[in-house]
Amino acid sequence: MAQPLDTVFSALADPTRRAILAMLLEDDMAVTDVAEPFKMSLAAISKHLTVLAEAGLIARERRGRVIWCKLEPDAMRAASVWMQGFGQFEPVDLDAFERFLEGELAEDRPEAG
Amino acid sequence: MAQPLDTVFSALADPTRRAILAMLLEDDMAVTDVAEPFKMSLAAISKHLTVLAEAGLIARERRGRVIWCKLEPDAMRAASVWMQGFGQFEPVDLDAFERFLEGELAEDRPEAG
DNA sequence: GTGATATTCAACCATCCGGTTGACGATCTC
DNA sequence: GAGATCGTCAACCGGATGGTTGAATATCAC
Repeated sequence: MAQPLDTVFSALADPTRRAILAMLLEDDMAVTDVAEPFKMSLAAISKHLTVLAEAGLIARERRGRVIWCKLEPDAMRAASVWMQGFGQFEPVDLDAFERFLEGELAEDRPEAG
Repeated sequence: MAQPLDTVFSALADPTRRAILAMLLEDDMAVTDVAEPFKMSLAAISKHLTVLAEAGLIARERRGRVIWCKLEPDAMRAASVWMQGFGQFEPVDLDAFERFLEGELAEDRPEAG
């Protein structure tokens, strides 16, 4: 598992991690706040964040005792390009994307559903 | 692992499977022919094809004793839309994509490199 | 310095994943 | 029907993955 596409796609394959990315789309967050909506332990979320960081999908920056996580959407570009090579997909419908995100969040964060 | 994005992204996370998809981009192929360029056993390739089929990324059709595999690029659309929601990526550069594919194939199919 | 907060580390566990091999079922050829 | 070919199935193996808990580290507040 060395090639960049491997790590990016495999990071995206987990619904918890996709939910985290969706949360970070709205704003940078501290690790504790990222973990709050999920049922699993903080340590588990910390591991997920490590996976996302190693894929380049997020950056973590320590400020005081808080570690801030922010999205690095550029890491998705190569993967996106790869996929688009397989079909000329229509331009993105952002409304559909938002509905989609809500669905993902609802499935993955029981408090919201 | 039930949500469609899970299966699609995790199918795409393996370089062998991405190489297979790239091969199928050129033409439909029999399982044996798909397996030919790889170093691993036919059974392993058969498993990879099952993963791709369960993700909806390919379809398999038996004709005589040969099973033909063909790309189903529509299965990538939801994943592509999801990713594009994270950044307004530039329109796809197909030349770059082809170079990319060649790189992937070279890395994954030693005979070609 | 003490104590609370934020995050990771380490060890552990169950399950999944990607590969192997050998046997099997199906189909074609003769 | 006999034998070869196509592909999958089943059992197995080692290593990765996703979760847990408890201890450790680092920082803040007092």
